[in-house]
Amino acid sequence: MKKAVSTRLSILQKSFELIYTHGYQATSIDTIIATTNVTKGAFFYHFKNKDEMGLAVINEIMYPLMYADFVKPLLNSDDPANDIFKMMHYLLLENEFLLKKYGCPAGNLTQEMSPVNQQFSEALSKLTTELKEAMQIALKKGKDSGRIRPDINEEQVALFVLSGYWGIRNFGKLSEDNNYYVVYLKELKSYLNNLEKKEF
Amino acid sequence: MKKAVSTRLSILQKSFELIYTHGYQATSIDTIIATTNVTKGAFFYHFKNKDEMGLAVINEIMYPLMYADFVKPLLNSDDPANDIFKMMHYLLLENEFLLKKYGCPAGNLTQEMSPVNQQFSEALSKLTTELKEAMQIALKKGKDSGRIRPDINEEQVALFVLSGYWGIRNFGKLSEDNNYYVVYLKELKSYLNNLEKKEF
DNA sequence: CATAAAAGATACCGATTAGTATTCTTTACA
DNA sequence: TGTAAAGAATACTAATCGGTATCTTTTATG
Repeated sequence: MKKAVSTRLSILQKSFELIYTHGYQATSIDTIIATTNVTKGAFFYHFKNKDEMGLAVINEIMYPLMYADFVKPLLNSDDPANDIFKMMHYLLLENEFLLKKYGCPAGNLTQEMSPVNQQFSEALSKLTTELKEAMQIALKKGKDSGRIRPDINEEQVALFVLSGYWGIRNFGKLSEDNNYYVVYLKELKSYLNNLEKKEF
Repeated sequence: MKKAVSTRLSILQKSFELIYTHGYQATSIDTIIATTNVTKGAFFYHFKNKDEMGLAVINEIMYPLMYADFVKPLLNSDDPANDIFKMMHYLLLENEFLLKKYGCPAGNLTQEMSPVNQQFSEALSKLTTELKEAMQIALKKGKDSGRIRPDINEEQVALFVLSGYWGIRNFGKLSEDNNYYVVYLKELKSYLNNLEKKEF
């Protein structure tokens, strides 16, 4: 029961990378098994079809990754405006897996698959909602502690910030350099600053 | 020379709709010719391959549409904060062609094709840059007339707003109703308000 | 009207797609 | 250690893909 698990996981891991860089529909099963050295028999032993594998990528690879790297830190934040900015700065300019050229894995998959496949839509919605709610909780805590202005609406802000992130990742694809990201981050900083109480 | 032009145009028009609703790579030439009642011979008479057709869709359908509906109004705006909001409100809640489920045509195509095809990337970049610069010009005019705060950075704001739009269109795909759009627009209004001089 | 070019129709091609059927090998455990 | 089930390998299928070759029809112009 050890080898089998690692086979399954290597399929998911490699598929995640291929889907991220090439899109879901453009990633063929033949490509996956070729780049993982897994045979078709093994692939279809672990997944009854391609979509089941795609859903497993969301639930077993993308979700845990996002939870550990972003949801958890947000839930522990005492300085939301600053921590949100740091997170975005990290995602856009520092993270070495998320290449500018390829955008955001969750954003890409949402755009491609949510109109086509209801199950994908639900899985991605869960992922996204969790991140948004974590951000809302962080903002609420910031309100309670007095750092954040009491008149802001957490849900509005969370949605606004996450939308901006997905959008700028799309802009990023159009440029060779990081200039879009740098300009975006400046305005994000100004926007987030404005959420904080002046006396802070 | 009349029928031929209309054949070509009907290919482009139908392709645009199919690409918008199904994605570029998922739209096959066979599907296009089936839904347009154009034969393969006619298709390949007008376009030497699929990508040439795709580029024509961007340049001859999407670009003029965007220019007339958004660039031009922005260039004529004397009240940028208000006009940008109205434009977004129209795009998200009123326009009947842009269905929530399918996102933004330019955003979709950018996400799918810019990592894959340099020519697509350039054509889309031109489209996007033009819109962004129109917004910057409108904001600059607003600054000059005193409506807009002199300390804001037009490029930052334009990029921030357009990113938000692309992002929220992606969010929209995940929900059945318009709630995401409504929440987003509230925060956008507050953000845009903050760009205006207080005495106004 | 003749004719050449423009425009369109039809049949086909090799490659690739997701998925299946069948067989072989490894592993767990009595 | 024997055996059944888990896991993996191989060979195949029908459908679809973008594109081509070849042929027919329409249109513009002398």
